[in-house]
Amino acid sequence: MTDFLCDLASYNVYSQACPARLVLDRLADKWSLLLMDRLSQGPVRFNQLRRDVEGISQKVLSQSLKKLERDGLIARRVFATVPVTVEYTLTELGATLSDTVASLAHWAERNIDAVLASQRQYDAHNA
Amino acid sequence: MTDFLCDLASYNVYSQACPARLVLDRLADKWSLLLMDRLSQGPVRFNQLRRDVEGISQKVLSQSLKKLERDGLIARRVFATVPVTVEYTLTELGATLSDTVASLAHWAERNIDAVLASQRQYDAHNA
DNA sequence: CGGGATCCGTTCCGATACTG
DNA sequence: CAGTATCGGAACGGATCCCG
Repeated sequence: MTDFLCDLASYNVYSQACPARLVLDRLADKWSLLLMDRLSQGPVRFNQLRRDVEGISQKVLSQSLKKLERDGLIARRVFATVPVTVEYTLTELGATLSDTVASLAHWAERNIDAVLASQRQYDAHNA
Repeated sequence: MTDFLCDLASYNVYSQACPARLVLDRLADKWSLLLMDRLSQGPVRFNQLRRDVEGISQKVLSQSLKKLERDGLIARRVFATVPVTVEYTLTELGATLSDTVASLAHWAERNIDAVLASQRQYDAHNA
């Protein structure tokens, strides 16, 4: 068995200093993967993104986009229209990630039934 | 462009009712993916897991394992030794997920430098 | 060893109001 | 349109104590 998360000689497996964990910690929040997937379909503007990704608030969307931009995964472009237009797109780096995100989403689609069934069984057993 | 997250006819893209989002919301936390990856290397006991995955507290580890078990991704086996021994393993379902988790981790390893560089540039620009 | 129960600070997040 | 600022409640998470 190989260790996928941190095979570098200078780091302990799953140690907090492991660089891979830094990235995972960033991506593993409620919205990042969802936003990445939405942007993988093409450029989107702020309010459109807000409408598309149901349940995200304006504040959290703004914060999340800023983090993803800081990580170099998405790009923010401002057009000097009136009123101003802002467009978000995946960067090249972000595009390389979106394939993996998509496969995670695919897994979720394929196995949602099994997961829900397991939850029901678990809840029934632990009445 | 296809929509990977929720292509079912009866659900809106990225809607809160989309089953894929239910799964993603569950996996997208600080520890689940990390625990899944660690367990993909073989059975582990509670305290070993706690030591391996640096930074997780006993309480959060316990809660996280319970959720993953409820979702049918991991199995918990108790051995009537003294003191008691508890072993966690991936289920078959969980094993099918670990490949995707691993590819996400691989991406993180490959691109950590690019991400960190982007962060530095972003921070420098927004002094 | 493998947790559960409790207390408590911090952080998150939604709602609201305001701005260029 | 695309945000920022502020406030208050809720949820998270760590530390500690306890138990079979």
